[in-house]
Amino acid sequence: MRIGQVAAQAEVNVQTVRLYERLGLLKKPGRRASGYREYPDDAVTFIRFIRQAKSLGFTLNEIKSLIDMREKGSHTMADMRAVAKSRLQAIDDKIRQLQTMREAIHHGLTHCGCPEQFPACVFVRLFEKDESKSVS
Amino acid sequence: MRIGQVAAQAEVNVQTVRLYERLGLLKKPGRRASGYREYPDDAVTFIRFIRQAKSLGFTLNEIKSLIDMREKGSHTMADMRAVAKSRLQAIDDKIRQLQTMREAIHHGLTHCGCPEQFPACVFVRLFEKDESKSVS
DNA sequence: CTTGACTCTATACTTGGGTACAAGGTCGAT
DNA sequence: ATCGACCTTGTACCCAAGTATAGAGTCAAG
Repeated sequence: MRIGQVAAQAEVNVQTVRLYERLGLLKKPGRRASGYREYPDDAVTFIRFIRQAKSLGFTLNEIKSLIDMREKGSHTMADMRAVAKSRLQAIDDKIRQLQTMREAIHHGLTHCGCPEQFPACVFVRLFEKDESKSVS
Repeated sequence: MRIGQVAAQAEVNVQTVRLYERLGLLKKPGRRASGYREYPDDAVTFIRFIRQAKSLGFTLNEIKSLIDMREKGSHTMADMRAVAKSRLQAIDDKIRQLQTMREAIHHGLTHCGCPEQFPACVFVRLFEKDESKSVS
């Protein structure tokens, strides 16, 4: 398969395939006499794996780690588990952070004790010094 | 106050202050004869507001919108409320997305039905084609 | 009047993950 | 043999939100 077909079947851009190769996510394919890359069929599966992992929030670097571990073949399971766990941890942290933000904004929009004229008071009040132009 | 003092008190980098000015978040301060920027005291409060809003997940563009609305003085409340609501919506969407990722990874790490040897099977199984090198 | 800390502008670099050319070479169907 | 569709490399650009550096000017204390 040539790169265009691989890209089409994996539903990514041709440039993206070459990018992944440069980043070491895809191993370098064979070349025809003309210089064209020639891919085995499973290249599509491989790229799909990358996209899948990305959709789970893994960065390309993390994905490369997973792939490299697998290539090495040894200490695979504990390490892959560790990568997955640390990603899980990062996701949990991010969720907590977003929930905190959510609360603050929600509070600002609804229960902040300001009269109805101050629906966005959480933000407005931060301009304390300049009451003359205040939204009141 | 000169820029260094403002930056120190607002706990940001000097470059950041200049960046915010260029982006229209801070109005241009007066200049001394030498060309040095000369800030009023409330510049610190203003920058703190920007950092605060950023910590709530607003982008600098959104913050600029809030500031611009406020400058204009009219249609302020409904618009600020709208900005806050859309940010809230974006945060909620992001939380939901992360929770979906979390579930998928958590499932892969714990209940996927694979024996203990496949703790990261969610990822490993995506390499279906290449069983010879599999972690089994 | 020199020294060191500060400031000025302009430009480039960073991270992450791509996307978009440009200028050339190749494939295959007609 | 020619045409369009494909491929090659290299480079540059995009987003956000800064950070870094260079080269020059300024301020204030000793």
